[in-house]
Parts: sequence; structure tokens; C-alpha cells
Amino acid sequence: MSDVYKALAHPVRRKVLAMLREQARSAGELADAFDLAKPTLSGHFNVLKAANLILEERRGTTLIYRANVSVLEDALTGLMDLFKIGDAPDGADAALMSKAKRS
Amino acid sequence: MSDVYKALAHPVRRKVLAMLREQARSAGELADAFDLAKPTLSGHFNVLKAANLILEERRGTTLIYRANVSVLEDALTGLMDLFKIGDAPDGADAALMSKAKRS
DNA sequence: GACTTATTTTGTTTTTTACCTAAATAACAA
DNA sequence: TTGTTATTTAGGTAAAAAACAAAATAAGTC
Repeated sequence: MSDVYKALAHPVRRKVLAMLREQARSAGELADAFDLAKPTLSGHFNVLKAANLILEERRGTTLIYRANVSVLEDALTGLMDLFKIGDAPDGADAALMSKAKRS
Repeated sequence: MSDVYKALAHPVRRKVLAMLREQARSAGELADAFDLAKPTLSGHFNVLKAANLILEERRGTTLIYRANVSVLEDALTGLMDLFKIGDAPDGADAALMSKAKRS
């Protein structure tokens, strides 16, 4: 769940998400919308996939990506909770905050 | 507004935000909640300030931080818009996507 | 002015992220 | 099996982010 915030931090990934909310698209179609090399976009797709924000389906030689709507909505409510009550730190977050105190 | 997403990307900053939603606190009080050096937290405060997510008020030698509620809520609605319709890229985002295409 | 407390700024190092080109893989057609 | 198209993985570099210790600043008090 912490991966979601990281995924949203980059403008290209937010744009990809917005495009996929509107309609599912192939990796190539998505890549054509940006002046970036395809491997760069492929990297962004991986970040979104790791956050479970997009789903991948192969059709022949092309990969179709679609927005994972339920996780998008979970992210939104998660954010609302954060702002309203504060969150219990999960494993990753806790680790980040538990380093031994120096001097 | 793109700074907001960047600010939310780090777990420590989300935690700070959650703490401040609950109650305003001094830099020192906040810093004590984490096992990180004070300069490190000071850096995080700067990121949150740049995103306009927190407000700073000096009282004597101590600095009081409070959540900037209206911007928190703007961020939330902004995120909802992104998920529902997609956002017009602002200056910074546009620059990131306008590099000349290679070979 | 000298001292204390609270906090930041500076300078440096380490780690992570973003990007590229070139090479590899996957699926299919001839 | 050779070739073509779509896309990824590998390998490398450059830039950004995160962290620390040490020094500087700000606002008091004695």
C-alpha cells in the first residue's frame, strides 16, 4: 500500500493512470503519448504494476494495460483516512522509523 | 500542486501530516516521534512546506507546525479528479513530457 | 555581551530513481 | 526457421532524494 504513494509521485505515471481510467490501452499506445523511450515507459508500467494500480493482459504480441479500479479507490479512501485520523504504520514504514537512536 | 504528490511519497512525511491533522506540534515534538536526526526531519518539513501542506509559526525559539487543512482537502479532490477524468498537465509536468524525440 | 535552547543550513555521502541504447524475449506469419 | 512486430530486460550514467555530523542562526535569559 505504501507503493501506491510512490507510484503516484511521478507525473508520467499519473498521466498513464488517467489515460487508463478513460480506456484500456496497449503499452505501445501509451508510450506514444510521451516523448520518452519505450524502455522508460516500461519501467513506469512496472512501478504501477508493483503498486497493483494497473492490470496487464497479453493479446498476441501486444500487452494491454487497464486501470485496477478497486485499488485506485482503495488508495483514495486510504488517503482520506490518513488525513482524517492517521495511519498505523505497516511493516515497511515501521522499519523506516525504528533505526537505533544515535548519540 | 505536483509538489503535493512528491510530499506524500515518503512515509515519514505522511506520518507527520497525520500527527498534525490531530494537533499542531513543534518541530522538536515532531522530531522526537522518529528515530531520525533533527536535520533530517527539518528537511522533511521543508518538503511539506514547499507543497504548502503545513504552515509554520514561530513562538519564541520554537517553531509550531500545523496542517494546512484546505490544501490537504484540495489534494484529496485533486486526486479524485485525476482518477475520474485525468488532469491537464501544469508547466512542470508538460516540460517533463516534451523532450525532443530521439532516432 | 555571554550562555542556553530550539531549530535550521551547509557540506558530504549513500541510495534510489529516471533515463538512455543495445540486446533479449514473446507471439505470430510466411 | 526466418523474419517482423511489440515489448521487455540488461547494463550503464546522471540526477535527485535521504540521511548524517558539524556549524550557523534565532530568540530568548542572565
